[in-house]
Amino acid sequence: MVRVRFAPSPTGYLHIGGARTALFNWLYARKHNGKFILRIEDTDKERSTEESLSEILKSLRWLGLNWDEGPDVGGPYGPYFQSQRLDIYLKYIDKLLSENKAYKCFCTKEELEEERKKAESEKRAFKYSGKCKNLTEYEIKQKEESKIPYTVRIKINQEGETVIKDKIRGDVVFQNSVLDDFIIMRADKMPVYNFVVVIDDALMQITHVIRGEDHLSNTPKQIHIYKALGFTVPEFAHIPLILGPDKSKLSKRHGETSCGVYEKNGFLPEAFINYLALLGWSPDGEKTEMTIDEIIKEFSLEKVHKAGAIFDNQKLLWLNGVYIRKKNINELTELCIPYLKEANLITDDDIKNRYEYIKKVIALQQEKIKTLSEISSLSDYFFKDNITLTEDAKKILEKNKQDIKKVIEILKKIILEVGVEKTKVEERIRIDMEKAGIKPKVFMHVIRVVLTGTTIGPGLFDIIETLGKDMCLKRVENTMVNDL
RNA sequence: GUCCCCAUGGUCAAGCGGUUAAGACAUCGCCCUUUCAAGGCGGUAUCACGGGUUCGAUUCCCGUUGGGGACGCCA
Repeated sequence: MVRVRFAPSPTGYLHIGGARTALFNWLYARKHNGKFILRIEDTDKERSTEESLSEILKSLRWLGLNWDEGPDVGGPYGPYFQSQRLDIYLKYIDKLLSENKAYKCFCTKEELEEERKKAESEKRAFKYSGKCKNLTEYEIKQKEESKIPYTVRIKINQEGETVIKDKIRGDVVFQNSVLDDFIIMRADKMPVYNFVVVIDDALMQITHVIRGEDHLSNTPKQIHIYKALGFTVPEFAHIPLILGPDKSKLSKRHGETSCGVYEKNGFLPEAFINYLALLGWSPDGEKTEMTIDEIIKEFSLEKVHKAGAIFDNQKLLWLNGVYIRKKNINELTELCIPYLKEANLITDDDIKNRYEYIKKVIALQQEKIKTLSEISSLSDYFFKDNITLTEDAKKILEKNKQDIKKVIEILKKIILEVGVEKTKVEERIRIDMEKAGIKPKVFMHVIRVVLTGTTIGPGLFDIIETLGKDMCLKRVENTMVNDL
């Protein structure tokens, strides 16, 4: 049974990189009918917050990455919060201590900092001197009685090498001599990440550890702990990092990295997932638009890339547009309404009373918006009483000054006579304008600007029909009063 | 500095010893067209470098260069 996990620490929102790590784990679980476990790594009490936790869970739910074990749902290997597992960790610390595989270290932070600086100035890698490894029982006892705080370090045999069996990278070999007796429990009795992650993964029966490449160099340390405790070492898969445009690890300075913000900005989860899945993985290089079921079906760690992948917002935007165009109009309307409301273009009453109108507007914009949020900036003239002209729109009026009056008088007359049904209006406008000697390009542009205040938008006759008789006439009147 | 990872167009990427080196985004033309999109057609653009191995290397090996990551009593 495949058991994989995603283990965020609740010290911020869900990062894009974290989301992809979660996604790959989830995909692997779903692909192999395994379990996807969510574990919260909240051992850093200073930085962990409730808000972060709920934000992360919210984003995971938005993405549809449901977990089989973890917060809310529980499971047979809980608790799934590390802060609730302290006694378990301490038990294993004691075990290592009693088996003489670890030892207490009384060195102070200052002493270590000194050594670290010295190593740096001598241009060599810092390694703990092992000073406390050979303390006598008496010395240890004495120091303990003097209440000198201590950390616990694991003993690392400097001989030989440690091999990581990585499903993506193959065998990665580290000489044990590069390791030192690293700390596994802090002076405040809190075990450190490299230790607890092993305990949890082992106890939770994790079979495959799928995580970012930045953890690759932690792995030999963790393997030593597995072995010291007699646990089975799981398989590893270190996925390439998501990079910013400058090819360094994607971070805040590259722009927005929070999933929550992508949601807020009007990205669809299925588009986001689709894009993320294709960063560092591709089934054949051919498919780009894939449903989640297809992705699950095709997913394999063997086809995951080794090199990092730059996050391309432009392509994500394009893909989001593809998904928006594919949405059925009822769903899209529901998705867009919050954005129209947010922009104060519609009220709750409008949603009740003018739902069909709203839907019609959204249908007209469907092929133009790349994010849900764009609906409001592109559609404001459908909802506002008074429109303002863009610079380009003013230019159009300026350019066709001598024809404006004629154009809108004809328009007014037609609307009053035949209404706004688009085929009828179009037919009459074309005929009457030709009679008046006004070219299509001129009257089309002028009418558009008069009705919408902008030079871009849906088909003109769709606009007329959707706006309706009253709105059209009102805007014609306003133009007559203001601009002529 | 040490250790580790990586290397096909601007970006995501197919390729796994013999190909005119796919496809997508972006970009640039053209078409469609009442604007903007969408769509259609076409173009520009890639195997980092140097050695091997081989009849033949983008592909295998070594090195160089370049990029990245990790070196915490953070996770």
